[in-house]
Amino acid sequence: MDTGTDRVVALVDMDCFYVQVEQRINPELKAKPCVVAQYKTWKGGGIIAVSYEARAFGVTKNMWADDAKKLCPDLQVARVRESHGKADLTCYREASSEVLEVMSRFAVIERASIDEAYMDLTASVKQRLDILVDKPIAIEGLMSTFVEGYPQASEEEEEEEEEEKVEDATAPKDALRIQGLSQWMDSLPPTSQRTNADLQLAVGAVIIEEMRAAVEKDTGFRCSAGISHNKVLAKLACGLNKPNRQTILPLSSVPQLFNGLPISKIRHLGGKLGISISETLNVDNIGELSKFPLEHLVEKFGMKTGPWLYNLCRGIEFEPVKPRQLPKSIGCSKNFPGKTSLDTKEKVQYWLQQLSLELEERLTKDRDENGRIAKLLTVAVKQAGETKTGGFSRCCTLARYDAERISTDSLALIKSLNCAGNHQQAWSPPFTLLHLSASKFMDAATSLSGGITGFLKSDIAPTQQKPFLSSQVPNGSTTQQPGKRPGEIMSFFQNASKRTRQCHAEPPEGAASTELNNQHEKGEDKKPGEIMSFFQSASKRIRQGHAEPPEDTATELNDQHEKGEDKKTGEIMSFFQNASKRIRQGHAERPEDTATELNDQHEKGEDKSEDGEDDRIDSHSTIAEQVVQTVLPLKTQDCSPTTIQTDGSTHTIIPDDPCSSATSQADATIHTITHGGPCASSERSPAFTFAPEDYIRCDSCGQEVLAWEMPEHTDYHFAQDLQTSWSSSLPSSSQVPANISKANTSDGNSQCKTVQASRRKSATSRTPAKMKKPAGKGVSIDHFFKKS
DNA sequence: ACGGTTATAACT
DNA sequence: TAGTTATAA
Repeated sequence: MDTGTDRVVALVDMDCFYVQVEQRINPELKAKPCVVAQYKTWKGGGIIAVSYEARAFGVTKNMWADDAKKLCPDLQVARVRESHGKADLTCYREASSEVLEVMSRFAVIERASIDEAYMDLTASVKQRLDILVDKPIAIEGLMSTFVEGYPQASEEEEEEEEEEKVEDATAPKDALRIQGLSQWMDSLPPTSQRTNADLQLAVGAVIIEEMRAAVEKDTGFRCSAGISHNKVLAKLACGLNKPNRQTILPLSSVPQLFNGLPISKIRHLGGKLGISISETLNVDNIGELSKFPLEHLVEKFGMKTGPWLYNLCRGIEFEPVKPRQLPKSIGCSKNFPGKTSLDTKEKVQYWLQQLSLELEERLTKDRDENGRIAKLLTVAVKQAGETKTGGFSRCCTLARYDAERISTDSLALIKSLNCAGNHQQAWSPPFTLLHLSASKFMDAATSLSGGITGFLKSDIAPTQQKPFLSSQVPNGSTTQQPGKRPGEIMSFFQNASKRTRQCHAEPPEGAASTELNNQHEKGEDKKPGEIMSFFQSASKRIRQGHAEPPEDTATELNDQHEKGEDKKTGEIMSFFQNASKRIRQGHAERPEDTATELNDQHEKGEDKSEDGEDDRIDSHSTIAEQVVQTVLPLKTQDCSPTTIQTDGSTHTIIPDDPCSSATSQADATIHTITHGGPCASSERSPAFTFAPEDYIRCDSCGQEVLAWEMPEHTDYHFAQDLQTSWSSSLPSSSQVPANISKANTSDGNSQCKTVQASRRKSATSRTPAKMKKPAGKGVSIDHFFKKS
């Protein structure tokens, strides 16, 4: 029978992690009763971590700091930092990364939470046994290790165990530890018996001792650990001797331990399932579960849980340690309890903006550090009076890392929840929770090459393009994906360049004539080399390990552009090769072509949801966007909104929004020349008319664009997106956004337009947040393309 | 008014 | 399938 003892699995848990982080920042707090609390106004703030000294006073997590002070008057209270008006856990996440980094030197790890990680030590143990040859395992290598179930009480001692134990405190505890450890080690076979389960646990424990020592040395943080054959046992073991200790749990000690261990102590059984088990089977501890036949458990708890329980109560479990150091989603949320609930649209918008700002910051950092891009945005809310778990959530494609965009998309996703109606200032029922999160990460390089493939495709068959639907989220595997072969990337550039050249070669007569076109023509012909220079500067930054650029990114780019007139593509290639290498290493997975898949989906046709309302938003994700987001973690000056005239109505234009009906100069160009075209408003009188077959729908913004203008149009998306990636938008100062979307309507298919409209408006109040811009004339992307 | 997050199984 | 909800930590 498979008892799953072939693996060595450890769970490492940082001791009161947040407290340790605060103590490292402020050493005054060390060795004192100390808690970390967030917020202050309500009862002194809620406690989220408690030092062991404070626990001795009965202070616990989820207690109000004011109440804790009553139990422990000398309690030190560290506060969670706040930014964007909410608790900000950044420093704990960073500390967590430090720790995981160290742990990864010893084995593959699975990040279980901010302060916990599982490790599969099986391979490391085998390796160590090779080194160990025939030498015995030294007890000195296990100085903080307990062995659960040891020392084993002898027959005679069993009666008196009560009296003996209660006597002293700490000193004898270690004596007992050593006694148990020695006893167990004496029973181990020689290290030549490499496959012995307990021997492997012992070696695993030695490795974990070393690992924990390294963590403390390199980060200053202490932790506890459990070492056993599976995740459940490791987790259980970890909790047996905290803090700053580790515990081996041999399978042979499981029956004793489980006999009398409440079901709720087992991972996954701490909640309703655990209760339902004890009620259904009328049992109290896990050990008792072993009395039930498999069939019975399956009947009661299903095909998945039944067998799991059957094995589990025998100490057997097979859940693998998933190799994953990074979180699979990045999110932020804030509660608005009781009277603080959000009861006006302005409050909702304001807080969505705050959350969006944090999300953008974190996503951008994540992209820079981890080379991946989230593709799905989820917004969740809870309304006053709702049950604990009850909530509402909707999602859409996360097209760009842009706080403003995230914010407006989020609002669009939830605005149907406002019973007061969209035009009212009131919001009811009020929200008691807002949550934003980004997930479905795609590897940056894959995203890039996938986009390129799509780009190529559109190169060949530019018609037939349908707007990118929000529901069509790229289906990346949950982890990273391998990069494309450089050859493909190369061919992309060759094709793209060729096409760019061609298009600029002969624009049809009379097709372009506006101010915007003029302006465009003023600039030199865009050569592929110029686009390349963007990639070069970007790739350089990436190779350098870039953070934020100092500031004068624009200048830098210009310089580079000017002198790098004709750089070879070789350098660009090396960037992409680098990128794909980074991807490939460490992550093996999935071979299929995302772009193809996406295109297939396109062709499959429209939104499949047809019933009633659909809050989803068109994404308009472009290849260029993906490229930009992948390669350019840069920020630069923002652009001033521009204003153009379109048949009498004045539009304020957000320069970085290719979705707006009138956006950049490029878009404006299109706007003008497509007067009377398929996508022009019916009330406008055509200035030029072209046959319907002259138009292609822009995959990015959905507009019908004249075929020969498409390359330019695409380039402009690209350019705008570059800018978007540099400027990071949103006023952090503006208390209440002036950008209330009044444009809205209930007409079903104008969801995207509504969003656009509100975004357009909001640009008016847009102020430079992270990057100041010179007052007056904005620096448009053209700036980079032109020699001034 | 038990916060802010993250993960995963179940459900639809 | 993909998206939403429930549950757990």
